[in-house]
Amino acid sequence: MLNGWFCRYKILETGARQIFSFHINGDIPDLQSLHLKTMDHNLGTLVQSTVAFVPHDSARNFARDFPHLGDILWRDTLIDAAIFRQWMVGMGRRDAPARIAHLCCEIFVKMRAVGLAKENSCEFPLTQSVMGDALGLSTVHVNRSLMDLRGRGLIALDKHMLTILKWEALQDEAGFDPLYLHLDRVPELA
Amino acid sequence: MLNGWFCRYKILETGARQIFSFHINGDIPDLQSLHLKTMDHNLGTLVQSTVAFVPHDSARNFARDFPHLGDILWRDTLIDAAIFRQWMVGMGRRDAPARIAHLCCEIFVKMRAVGLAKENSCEFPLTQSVMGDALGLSTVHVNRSLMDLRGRGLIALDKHMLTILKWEALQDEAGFDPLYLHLDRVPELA
DNA sequence: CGCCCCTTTGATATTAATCAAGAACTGTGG
DNA sequence: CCACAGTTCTTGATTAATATCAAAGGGGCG
Repeated sequence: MLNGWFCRYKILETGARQIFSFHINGDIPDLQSLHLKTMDHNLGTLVQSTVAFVPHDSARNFARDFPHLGDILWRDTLIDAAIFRQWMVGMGRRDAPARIAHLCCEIFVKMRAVGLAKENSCEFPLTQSVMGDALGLSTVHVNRSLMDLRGRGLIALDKHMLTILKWEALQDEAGFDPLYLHLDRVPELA
Repeated sequence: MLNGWFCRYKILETGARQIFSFHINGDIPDLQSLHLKTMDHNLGTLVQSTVAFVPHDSARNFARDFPHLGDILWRDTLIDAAIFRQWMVGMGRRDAPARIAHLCCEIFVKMRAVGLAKENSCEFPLTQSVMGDALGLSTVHVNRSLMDLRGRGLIALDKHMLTILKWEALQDEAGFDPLYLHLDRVPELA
């Protein structure tokens, strides 16, 4: 991905959608298909985006000719899996406000890590219905929980711009620990 | 893993546990630590088990000296991730009986694939509290939903032996499609 | 200007959690 | 072989979280 926002998702028999991850500049969301013959989910864009395609053969040869770089690609897919696990923790064991807070923390830290956040805010193009499908909540409940977080002054979210107002409190609410993102250095925030 | 049952899990601040996966004979549950410096979750046994350890250096050298085999290891971690995604679908978008049914389907198919199922039944050493922690449900609710599945004659579960009574109906209940397991051939069941 | 999507709000229904307690197992030591 | 201690399973009653249904405002865009 050169630029934009992607998500991975699956549509159920019932028509319900489950979103698994969001992807931003520099991510390689389709890496897993390198060694899996059949795609078991879909990729879609949230906003107009720019992508580059790498043929599987080239990527495989590349990974073999430069094993160290191949390992980095492998590592990238392992981090994806670590993020899935963290999302499972949210859906399995946290209530709605905490899940939303966690998503805000995660996206903000990722955006900051690639230099796409200024100060305490970053772009956040997810609609409430998209958030619901990612967190296992109904749109209405996302709205109410979001109101709650706003009401308590933890975040501001307006015109698809997220602003972190109380970083410590937000992390506490979310139970957020950036370890699972396996960043080399976690960006500091005042 | 040579023999036994493992699970991967994380304990939250609150003391709640989230289980991410179960592992049986032949699985390599710790493969992800090959390229991730810090372990972001735990591994534990469900029953007495036998394991073999492979030093990371050996595994890394092995993967480089035999790239085809290295790719198979990589692929294994990608299938793990696919299973995580499927569990996310369950926790995000399916009700309790469907989640339990799905877990039964998954475990049965995996057991069958490695020759550990006879006819329509296999070992199933999960307590109801373990199932709850894996599916994001309380123990009591697992019990009631399990009763429901039993009452409808879909499964039998006794003395930690699972028996599939109505395979078609169970899959329907679960919304189960084995594609995500990426098995070369899905074992047939009458 | 008008339409469509998104957000917000209220009312109600459903699912699942929690609390509590008794019954059925399992393994242990005598 | 039995008593008992600790789990695990089951059940009932109650509460809390979340979904669903319905409808009214906003905002951006052609």
